[in-house]
Amino acid sequence: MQDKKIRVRFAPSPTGPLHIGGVRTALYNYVFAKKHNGSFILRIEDTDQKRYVQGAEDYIKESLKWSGIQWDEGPDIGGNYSPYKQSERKEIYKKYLSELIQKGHAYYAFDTPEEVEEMRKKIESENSGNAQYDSVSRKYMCNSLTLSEEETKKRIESGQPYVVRALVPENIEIEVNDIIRGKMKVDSGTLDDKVLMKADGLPTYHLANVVDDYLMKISHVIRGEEWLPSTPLHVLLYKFFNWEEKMPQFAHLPLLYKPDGKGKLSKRDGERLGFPVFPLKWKDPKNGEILSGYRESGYFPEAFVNTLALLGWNPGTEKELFSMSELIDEFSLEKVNKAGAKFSPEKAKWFNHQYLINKSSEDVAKQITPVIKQKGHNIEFNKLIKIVELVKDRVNFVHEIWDQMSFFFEPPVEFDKKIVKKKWKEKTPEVLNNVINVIENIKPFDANSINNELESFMQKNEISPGLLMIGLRIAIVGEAKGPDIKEVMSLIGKDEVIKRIKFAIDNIP
RNA sequence: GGCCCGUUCGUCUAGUGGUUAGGACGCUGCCCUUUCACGGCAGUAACACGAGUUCGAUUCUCGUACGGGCUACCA
Repeated sequence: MQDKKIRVRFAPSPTGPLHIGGVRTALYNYVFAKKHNGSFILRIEDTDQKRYVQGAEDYIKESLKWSGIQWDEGPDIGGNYSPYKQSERKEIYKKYLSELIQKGHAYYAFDTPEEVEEMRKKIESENSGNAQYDSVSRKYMCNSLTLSEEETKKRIESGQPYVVRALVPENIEIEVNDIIRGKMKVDSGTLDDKVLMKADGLPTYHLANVVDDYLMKISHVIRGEEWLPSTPLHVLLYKFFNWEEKMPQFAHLPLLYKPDGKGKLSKRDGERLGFPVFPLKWKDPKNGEILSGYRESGYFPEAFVNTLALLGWNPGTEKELFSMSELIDEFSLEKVNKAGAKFSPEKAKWFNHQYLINKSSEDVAKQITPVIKQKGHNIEFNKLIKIVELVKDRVNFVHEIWDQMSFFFEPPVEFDKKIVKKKWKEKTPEVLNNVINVIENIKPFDANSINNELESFMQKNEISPGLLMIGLRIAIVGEAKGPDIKEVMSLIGKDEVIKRIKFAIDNIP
């Protein structure tokens, strides 16, 4: 393994938006490849025409890009193993399929879907074995094993629809070695004769992924746990082709579960529990249904990636914040957990908060600028940076900042009743009226001078801070929130402060 | 039903044949702040169960329970 070049693939099918479990799979593939100076390949598995969804492929690519996951080979950018879309590799699969048929590892089956269904129902009702097309039932179904050679040929030539199935041996032991889970042994008798090529002439996943992984020289197959049950079949296919030496190593990732209860995280959970299940917003082209995304919800891609990275993997230290390059440095498949992880929307928010407070105020100010313009305000950028500095660590998302800073731009028109009732005393208007003169003479109008002058005013007149400072806050902010009132005053400016104080005196009963 | 995988605080997890079983999110309290947050500190809470191996098992083995995945001419 060490002397071989590391090549991994992420192979989604464009049947809809990629959900966060898929992004995590891509992420683990990516960081694993980069750690070992290998290649990360994007391959589109679009062999099911019926389920093809317009726009899904672009969505997948955009999601990966937004997450900072760039592929080295794939559709659009190409590579040495083109094409990277399975629908364009039809002929390749046909060639390998006929090899399997020739070697006697696959066979033609003419049963209609209804006939197969009937067989299943019959076995189920009789309770006479596994309700599947396997080494037992194939003996009485309509296929090239039960038909004569001439009859088979005749049917194919006459254009009768058929599928090609794997001829799974009756009872051999198949061993699967998984990097995360260790050895797994399966009796081939419990497997069914999976369809390798559908009646439409396109291969199923099982054939296509084995052929492509071989041809694309994939060294490690890192995919979700839902593939574990079909891995013995894949191993069998490598054997059939005599590719055992080149067989990739497998690593099956634990699933992402829904936050409540159990079960695979699904698209409905997001809407039901109020958190995004998808990296980007998605609008269903058929019914117009809209699914929310992390990007549109205000998450930083770094925070999103960090959240996913730690669901199922942990380096064994107490570190929780990882940049992409740190993930690349520290990731290892051996440290991936076996058990599934419930997704926690709360923790995801916390991660975003961490990234937000670690960003420079300048950076955050840039991001909030459009919102300020949209609210109809203009502000000198340096001043905005100072405001952001005061409020950014109070929120989880950039879009929550406006709520924390609106009073810098818009004077209060109403005053929070609760705090007024509690803290707006009978003497407050008089005190505030007196302090206006003091404020007028503060020079320079910065937090420090304001503090000094107000302090001496309070001392001289024996006024408690509880009266003056809270009074000022009510007048200037309108409610019991916000950063240090002296800082607020200096940023709002002397004239505006006085204006607000007068307004409050006149308007608070 | 069959096959496969899994099980440490509510959640994400660390960890070891002998530990006060560690951290983080959440929650609660205190401090800071005469505001609200942020932050700091503290508290809360876990080895699914039963056997076996062992001087000793959360750790190893088996079984049970529970959970999950797969069981398509889908991936």
